[in-house]
Amino acid sequence: MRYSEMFLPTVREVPSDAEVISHQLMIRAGMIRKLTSGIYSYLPLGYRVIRKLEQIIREEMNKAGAQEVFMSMVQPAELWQESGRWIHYGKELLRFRDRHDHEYCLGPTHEEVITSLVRNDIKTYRQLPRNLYQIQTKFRDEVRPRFGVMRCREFGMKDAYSFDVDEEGAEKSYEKMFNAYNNIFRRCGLKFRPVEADSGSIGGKYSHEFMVMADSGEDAMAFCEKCSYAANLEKAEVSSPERKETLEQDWLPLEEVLTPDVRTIEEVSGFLKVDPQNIVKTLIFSGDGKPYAVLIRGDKDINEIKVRNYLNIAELELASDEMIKDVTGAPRGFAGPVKIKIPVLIDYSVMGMVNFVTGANKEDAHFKNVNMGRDFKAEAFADFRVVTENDQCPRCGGDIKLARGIEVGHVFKLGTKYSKAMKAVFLDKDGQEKIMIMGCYGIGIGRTVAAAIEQNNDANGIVWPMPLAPYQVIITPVNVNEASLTETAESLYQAMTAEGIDVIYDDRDERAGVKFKDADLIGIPLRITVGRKDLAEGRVELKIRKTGEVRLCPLDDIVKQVKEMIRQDMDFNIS
RNA sequence: CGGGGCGUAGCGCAGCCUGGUAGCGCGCCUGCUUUGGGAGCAGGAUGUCGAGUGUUCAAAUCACUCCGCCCCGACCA
Repeated sequence: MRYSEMFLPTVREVPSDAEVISHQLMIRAGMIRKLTSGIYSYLPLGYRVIRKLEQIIREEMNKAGAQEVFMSMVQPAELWQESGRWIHYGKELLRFRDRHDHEYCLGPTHEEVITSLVRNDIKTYRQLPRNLYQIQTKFRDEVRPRFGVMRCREFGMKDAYSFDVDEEGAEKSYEKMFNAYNNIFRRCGLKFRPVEADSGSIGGKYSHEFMVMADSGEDAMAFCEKCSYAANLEKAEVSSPERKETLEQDWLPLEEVLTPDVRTIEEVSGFLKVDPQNIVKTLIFSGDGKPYAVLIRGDKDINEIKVRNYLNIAELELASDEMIKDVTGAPRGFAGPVKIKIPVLIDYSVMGMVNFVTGANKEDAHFKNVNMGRDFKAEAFADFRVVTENDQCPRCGGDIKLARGIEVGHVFKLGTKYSKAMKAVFLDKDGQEKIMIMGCYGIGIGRTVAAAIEQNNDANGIVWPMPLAPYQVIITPVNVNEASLTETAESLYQAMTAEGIDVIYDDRDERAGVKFKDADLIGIPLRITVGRKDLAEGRVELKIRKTGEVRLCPLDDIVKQVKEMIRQDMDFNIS
């Protein structure tokens, strides 16, 4: 492609509304433009990267035995009513009516559609297993779109769905996708890791998220330094402690103390001169409308997802002031487990604590020397805590470390959640009707591209890994008004194009500096500079974007060399 | 949904408080010079000042309403 003919509007200034580096660079490099909040247009350069990624995904999915389909983005309400998600999905599901007043939604995902497709045409175990995937635009009406293409409302996604006759088969399907995902992200040249994850509202038994390591990532994860354990912070387990009993002779008499307007752990700690480790925090939650108290050591944080999962309820939120007043008889800040009449869940961190401080369920009062067993019953002990750095690994006891990442892929074991609700059944060998076992597997396309930029950039712009690079080579004649330079550049361009290399020929009448800056910004891995001095000696300059390394190459060898370098960089990630 | 901020040329912003000629930088167009890391000089084009209503002789500026966008929080595959 000739640069002079391209629609490639690069921008020198950093756009004011772009927070993260990938967003800034995608706009500056002329990859994307915002249409409206959370909705973007991809320009030619951006779309080429998307296509490169999609190609890698297609290759690996096909290799894993999946088949590509293409399903509508517009979906009828009936299907969602059948699965039950018309009610449960919430406001992220964009709903609308057509001229006949029929209800529809824009698909945020396609479990309903694929299940309806499969149940109509798969009737016997002979037609199973199957794995179908598509690359489609999804729409989720995000509360707050942000970070450019990383968290937007309309986005490209590869979603695959597997259907199996039994658990064992489903396990295999899952495994295949897990491996395919590893291949995909490795081929993209990304530093990533699969982590155990909570399966959220899509449902299902367990799942892995594929996280691209990035400090700007929205997700936090915990991983073990010693073994391979890695989990989303939402899911990361705390190893259950040895059962510890406290000794009755250590218990001091319960004492009520006046604590006027002292509410938070810091305030209590400061006022009573007690370490947060000797205070027990009591949080009142509303779970599907009913109150629960959760106890945790003062210096720790509660992981609401663990509480929700433990109670097996749909919604959990901190209780309102009214509910707190109602169940504790006191305003917010003075709740405690003593004589409270609602279920009390206790985090492991409280185990073994003696003579601790809690709220007194009375305005401006706390208890000192509270002891479990005497002052309240110890029931429902479990892990309700957010993992912290240097906790012990639940698998091997090693040190837990925290890191941030961008979730680019997610593999789920769905089980029969949708097949059951929507009656996706088949006849087995014995003529018995059985429910299909499903799995679903997503990859965020735009997000993966953004993640790649987060990991591969420098002060001058993007540094594309070869497999994702929109173009592999850019040829830059230093001055297009010198015929010898343009003739050489032109013939190199022709030769490389003929060799199947993705190449930009920067034939613009611009100063060399401008072209260099643009080439760096848009991140082309290899740059060939055709200048007068080197050309006089029959050579051109080859600059490697990633390392900054510059080589002088004889003209008659450059195409071969470039081809070899590309081959190596396309291959280096494949094991 | 709660809190905060912004909306003026393609982009980034000033002007608004204290009402009266709409400005700066970058970009864009023309010409000359320049030509290995975002050139110099000269000339030029470009605005329903987010929309509406009101106050006023007069509104980018004051008031009210609406819309859009961004940030923090809550929420979340």
